[in-house]
Amino acid sequence: MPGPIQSLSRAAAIMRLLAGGERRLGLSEVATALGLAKGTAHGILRTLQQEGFVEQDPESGKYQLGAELLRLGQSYLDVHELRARALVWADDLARAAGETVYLGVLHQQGVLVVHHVFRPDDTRQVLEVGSMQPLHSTALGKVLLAYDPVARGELNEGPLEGYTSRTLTELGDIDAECALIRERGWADAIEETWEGVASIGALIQDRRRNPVGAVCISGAVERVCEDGFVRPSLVASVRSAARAISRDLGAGRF
Amino acid sequence: MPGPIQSLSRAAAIMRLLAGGERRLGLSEVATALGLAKGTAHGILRTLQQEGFVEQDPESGKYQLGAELLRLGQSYLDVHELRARALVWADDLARAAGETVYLGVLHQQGVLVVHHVFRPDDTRQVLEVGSMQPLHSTALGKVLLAYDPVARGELNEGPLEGYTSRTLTELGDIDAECALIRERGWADAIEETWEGVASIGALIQDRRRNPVGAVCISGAVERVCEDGFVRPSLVASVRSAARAISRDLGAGRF
DNA sequence: CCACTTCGGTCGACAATGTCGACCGTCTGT
DNA sequence: ACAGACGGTCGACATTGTCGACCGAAGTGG
Repeated sequence: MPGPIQSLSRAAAIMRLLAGGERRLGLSEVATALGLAKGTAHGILRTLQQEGFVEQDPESGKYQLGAELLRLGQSYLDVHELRARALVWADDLARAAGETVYLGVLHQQGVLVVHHVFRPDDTRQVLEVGSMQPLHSTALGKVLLAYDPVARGELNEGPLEGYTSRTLTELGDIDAECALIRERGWADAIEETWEGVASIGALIQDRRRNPVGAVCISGAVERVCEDGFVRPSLVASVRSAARAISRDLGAGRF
Repeated sequence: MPGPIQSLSRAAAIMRLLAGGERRLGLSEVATALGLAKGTAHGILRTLQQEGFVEQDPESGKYQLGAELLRLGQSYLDVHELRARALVWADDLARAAGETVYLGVLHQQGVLVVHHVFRPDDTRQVLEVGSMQPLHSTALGKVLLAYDPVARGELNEGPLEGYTSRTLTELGDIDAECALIRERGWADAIEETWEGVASIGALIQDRRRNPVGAVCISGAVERVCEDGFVRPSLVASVRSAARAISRDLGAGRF
């Protein structure tokens, strides 16, 4: 049966639709957005609701995502092997570098943040675990682009968004940058996504040298950079953390 | 069509199964655990994998939850109205009380933590957003039990687990406690789930006075309690935060 | 205050759809 | 080298989800 199960694919599309639009959606909106008959959409929504993946506002009748997704998302993190092994190294890196640390994996056309260590001694920050970062303008993303053919393939899907004046939006530029990244073994992104923010990232690979994710530090450009370049000492810290995590992953099995 | 969609329910069951077992599960394990034919289970797993809800370890062939769940779970939090309005109040409460703050909603047979503010000036803590707490032995849970008939109904489903010597495991005791909670307007739980931990919770309701969630503070029993009872000043802080959030929710709509 | 529209939801007929169990190649451990 | 278990595929069958018409309620504009 080499075909996806129709009702499941449709249910997934509905959930993604609900996740995308910021506000709640009505039954008819869902049905027309996906080109389904109302009855069909209702059947799927009813089941999703019953399972806790979708909730319905009892008075407006509109639908939104449900709590079970949060619970399952947490379970995903609990089982995540890369994340589990990286926890302590990420902590160390944050302390040594004095900056925010992110751990990300390739997911669809972006990098999914699976771990986030706050910058030590900093004021209030919001946890970004579960959020996505663009591939072509962040240290995490560029590392994956350079080493993971799948990630590079995702880039052909659509035009590249420019976030700041320093964002690379031409595929040729990106490929050149990737070659450089592979050569020196690390990536940086200086104000390519957010003004004032610079980041340095390095690859994490499993024992078979497959790319499985990336670590990066991220912080104010004034602290991370010096004379327009990222500080070599921070690069060394990130690379050593990435190596440590990779080694840990390799040892973990058998 | 008042019946759930079979394939969807089964897919949900598979995801819950994967979330429950700590380790990855093989196709046959999944199939037998749910009483499905291997072919059927495979079809569902294949679709879930394609949609990103499930991932497969390429060399062992075992399945685990997928990254898309984390992303959707995050989207759930983004849309969550109660959480959005409570963010700032929870922060204030944590600062005023000097303790950890949790915000929870009823989900299945427990309380789902939708927000978590670390105790100020404390050392490393793990974020518990997305995790579940029992209904009958935590301040969050007991508040919901006292005010939400649905929560109370869930209690009839199975026997109550005893975590410490102070856990209430008899339905009669629980109901008496709930009456007390309703009378005085707040709940506490002193070493009923974890030794050494005490918590104080209060109800959050929407503008129509429906219970929608609960806030609590939680901390070392030595700090939260005095002479065997929770400190009245902390109770006042929690209740005032709960009122503030409820008011905020009420104002939001119209 | 009443048509008129649009909403969420239900119903029943139809056939497309997912399900089942046998089967295949591979790997593992004996 | 064998036996068993693994993940995965295939095709027939009928169960199952789908569709479009229909319903009452709520909202809207005249």
